[in-house]
Amino acid sequence: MPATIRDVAKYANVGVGTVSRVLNNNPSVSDETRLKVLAAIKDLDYHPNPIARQLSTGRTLTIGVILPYLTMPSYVERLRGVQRALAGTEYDLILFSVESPAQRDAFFEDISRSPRADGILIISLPPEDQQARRLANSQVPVVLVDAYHPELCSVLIDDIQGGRMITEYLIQLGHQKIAFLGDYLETPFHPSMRYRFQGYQEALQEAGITYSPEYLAEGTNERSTARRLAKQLLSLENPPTAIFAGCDTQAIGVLDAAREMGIRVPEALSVIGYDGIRDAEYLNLTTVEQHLFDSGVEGVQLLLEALDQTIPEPRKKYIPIELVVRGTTAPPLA
Amino acid sequence: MPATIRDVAKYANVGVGTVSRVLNNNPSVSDETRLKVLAAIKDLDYHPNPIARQLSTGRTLTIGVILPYLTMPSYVERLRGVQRALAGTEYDLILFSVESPAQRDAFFEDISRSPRADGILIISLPPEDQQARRLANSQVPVVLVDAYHPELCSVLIDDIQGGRMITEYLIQLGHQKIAFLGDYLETPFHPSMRYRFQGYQEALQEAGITYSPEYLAEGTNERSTARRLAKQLLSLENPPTAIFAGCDTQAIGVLDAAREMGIRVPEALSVIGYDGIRDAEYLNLTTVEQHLFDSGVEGVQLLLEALDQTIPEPRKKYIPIELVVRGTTAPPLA
DNA sequence: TAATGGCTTGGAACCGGTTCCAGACGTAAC
DNA sequence: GTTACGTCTGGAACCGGTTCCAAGCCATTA
Repeated sequence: MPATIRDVAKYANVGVGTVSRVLNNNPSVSDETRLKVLAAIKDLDYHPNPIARQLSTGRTLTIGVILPYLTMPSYVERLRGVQRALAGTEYDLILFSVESPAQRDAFFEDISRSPRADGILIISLPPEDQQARRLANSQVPVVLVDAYHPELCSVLIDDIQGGRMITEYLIQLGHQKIAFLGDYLETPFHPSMRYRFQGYQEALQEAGITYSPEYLAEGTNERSTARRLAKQLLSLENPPTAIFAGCDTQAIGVLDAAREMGIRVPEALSVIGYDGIRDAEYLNLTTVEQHLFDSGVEGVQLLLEALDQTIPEPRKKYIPIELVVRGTTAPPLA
Repeated sequence: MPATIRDVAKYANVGVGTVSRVLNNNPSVSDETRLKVLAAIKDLDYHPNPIARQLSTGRTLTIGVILPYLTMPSYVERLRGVQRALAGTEYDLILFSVESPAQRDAFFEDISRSPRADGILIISLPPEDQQARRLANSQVPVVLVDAYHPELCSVLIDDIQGGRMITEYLIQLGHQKIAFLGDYLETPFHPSMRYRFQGYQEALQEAGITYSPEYLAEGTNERSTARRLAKQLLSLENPPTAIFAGCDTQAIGVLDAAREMGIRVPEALSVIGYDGIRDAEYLNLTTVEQHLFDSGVEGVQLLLEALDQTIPEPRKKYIPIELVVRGTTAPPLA
């Protein structure tokens, strides 16, 4: 049976308050007493029980992170940022991974009422209005990363602008036949794909290019699915000269398709991704870098600030995105 | 201020014990009383404080997972398995990510004495003898995944056999000049690379092939490093006809090097990886599949069993490995 | 000498649950 | 009518910390 603070107090012939003061570096303990207590702690191999401390202080020294199931490299990358930012602090990280909308809702419910964590970081899971309100009114501060709600702090990425940026760049290169290959746009989870698509459409419209529905390919976020969809796009009677892939993983699938079909990239087909995962660099893929790691770091920072304040106001922080031109884009063949 | 169990008791005109019994589905509560209590709980929007419950029951309903920094896809894949296996249980997952040997030691120290979690899962971080003893003697059950110590439960992978398997297969194809490209063998962290290398050496020896030190390339676990090292190997006066890469990421770097040097795979160079990460399938990479996801699942299962028993005995469970022959290996050119 | 105030200290009360013991009540058996 | 027993209930004690109040002690000051 591990020693308790009372055992230590008895052993050192002091009161429990004194032991507690020594543990918490309270200066109003005489050196003599402090040494006696420290010796007792050592003799008894005493280690304070964090649960008991949590109960009496009301702090859990834990940050809850809720994120979609760890399949996509981009989630992992954001999580790494969170992890790193938390490493220097006194907080531990408790991970809630969401595999379905129902589970997400359940977590949002639970979290907002049970003080399991001092703060909550929600990654890539935008809450609905009612949930957001609950979260905002709950005791624990909440920060969204890669998600937005007016009532909550968020670290966000302007996906509409990203979509425009890519499309404008392709148009500027001279492309007119630009396809969009992404996740299903109507997903209960995350609207970022919709935003990217919206940016794509806006840029087309501004350039006076008519949007053609046959240039839209939707599918699951997998390399193999993207490959299949890309083959369909490239087999059209009037195939696109550029494909805007909704994420880098899908762009890699597009590259697979092009290779298998003997279509040269970038000469005969420009391919552009979105995210800036590590593989993009190796594959020399043109992409929009959205600083995934940094978004995790910033999220933690916002949360730590919110933890300091008594009344956290809903702050927004944009992570800049940037177009990284590499080897998979070029002007179309004349 | 959230309602407490005493508020509920007062509101429902019952004792706190009764409320607690209702919360825990204790059958010895009359239906009438139960309904009264449930109504009070609803009226006050009461939710039990998990910390307080933890303190009085002694259970945290939390599993701690310690793993190296989330850079390698293989760690993430194991973590996903853990995550999934825990999803159906009442346990939450608290994540400790280790970035240095010193930090690893600190975690091992802390964990073995503070009851922060009901059980600990250690991934890919073999403890030293003294640490293992501490862990074994601590109150919390510990399971190692992808690591071994005689005194602890472990889910392990026979890396020596994996190394042999690969090498024997290459020899059987007719290769004699087989290089090994892996992490630094002398690492304070994880010996799996050493074991794979050992299997490689044993297989060579048994086939009567002299091991040549110039066919050993060590470097950090990064695709770009592997590419550089592979170029060096392939620029040797007498270059290898096959490269055994210590992990799939490194194998991908080898493929990069071959492509850049215009060396055809598998005709002029066989490349084989190790791990079975997802990309291996897409890249059509021959590899040793070690069922990373499953190892996480099995680890959790072992831990849950250990949590049930009062005296957990150190059990071992091997995850089978299997050679997956794909398109990057072939007999050498005559 | 008494009053004042600073420095230490002991320990009760508290955080919010669970558990267990004692007792109230009702019914059946003698 | 009393005993016995089962069912249900209240609440004190407990888990192991922190916090705060009261008080002891000593030196300084009036």
